[in-house]
Amino acid sequence: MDESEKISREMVEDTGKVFEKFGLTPMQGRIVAYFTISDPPEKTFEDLVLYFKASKSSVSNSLNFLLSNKLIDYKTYAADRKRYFFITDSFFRVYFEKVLENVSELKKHTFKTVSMRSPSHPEANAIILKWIENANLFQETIGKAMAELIKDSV
Amino acid sequence: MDESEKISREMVEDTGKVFEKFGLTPMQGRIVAYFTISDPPEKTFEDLVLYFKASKSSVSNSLNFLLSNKLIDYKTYAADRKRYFFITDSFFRVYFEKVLENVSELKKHTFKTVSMRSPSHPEANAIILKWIENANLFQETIGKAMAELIKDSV
DNA sequence: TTTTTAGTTCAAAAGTTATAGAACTAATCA
DNA sequence: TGATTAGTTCTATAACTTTTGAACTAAAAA
Repeated sequence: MDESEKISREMVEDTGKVFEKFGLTPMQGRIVAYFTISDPPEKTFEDLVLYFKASKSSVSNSLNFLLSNKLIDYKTYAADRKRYFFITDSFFRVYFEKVLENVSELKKHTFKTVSMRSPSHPEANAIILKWIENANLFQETIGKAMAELIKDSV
Repeated sequence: MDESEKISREMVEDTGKVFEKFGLTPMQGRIVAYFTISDPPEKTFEDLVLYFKASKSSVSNSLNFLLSNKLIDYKTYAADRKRYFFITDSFFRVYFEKVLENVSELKKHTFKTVSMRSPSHPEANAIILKWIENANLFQETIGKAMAELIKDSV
């Protein structure tokens, strides 16, 4: 392993860890990170197993998770049984879609709790109402950003 | 345990689970959820240990995590050694601050990778550039929303 | 001064999640 | 047809996280 490979492997590990903060497992993160640096950018299942010296099941499950979340996609070439995987451009869209879902679920629960609170502690009720207000603000602004993404991609 | 307590305990569990999606542990989530429904809204360490029949260490660590992340705060009353905990209104601000931090870290790493990519696969480079564009968009829009929150809270 | 209160700290148990390994499958190839 | 390829699926294990339990501490009360 030469110096430049050592550096690129280190970058894959480092960037992979950042993806973990977005909810990916270490292996999923590593794979996505590898796709951002790999040249040529398309890699097969086998390429990944060999590059990471990881188990086939770990790579298989990671790829299927990433595929079902549209973080990666693949191409095939006639007379070649392998699938050639690559990253899509939708990482942030997919991530913020999930964030919006969570915000909306929390808002739903918060609505329910606030409706059941007695009026005897108005400061407490004001805090919960503030939460709902904030949730609305983020839903709106992120929603708008999302709409812009979709508009651009068409 | 009467029917209404059964219902409110169920709500605490359900809402607690939603907080887990925002990165809290089950006990942290339960505690925050309990604060959103509890009447009176201020609860002591002991209240929580008894209400959840949980270990003191679990409650202690959870409260300290929530305090250090400003998701809760506490009051004291003269001639009473206990601290009276309650939720703050900053849940979404704190959460989106962390999200912004993660986006900016990922952008930093992505900048580094894109600068090292060869020009031989322009489609791949375009995807990474799109990521950076998207990161910018979300940083801007969420940043604006955050500024509005801070403006309101003063 | 001793006891009680309101917690904290730390090691271990319990629970959870990620990865590995091995056996399997369905399609292709020789 | 039998062997190889490109994976998948299923258990087992390793690693990590969360919670517990028990011992501890610092301040206040008796």
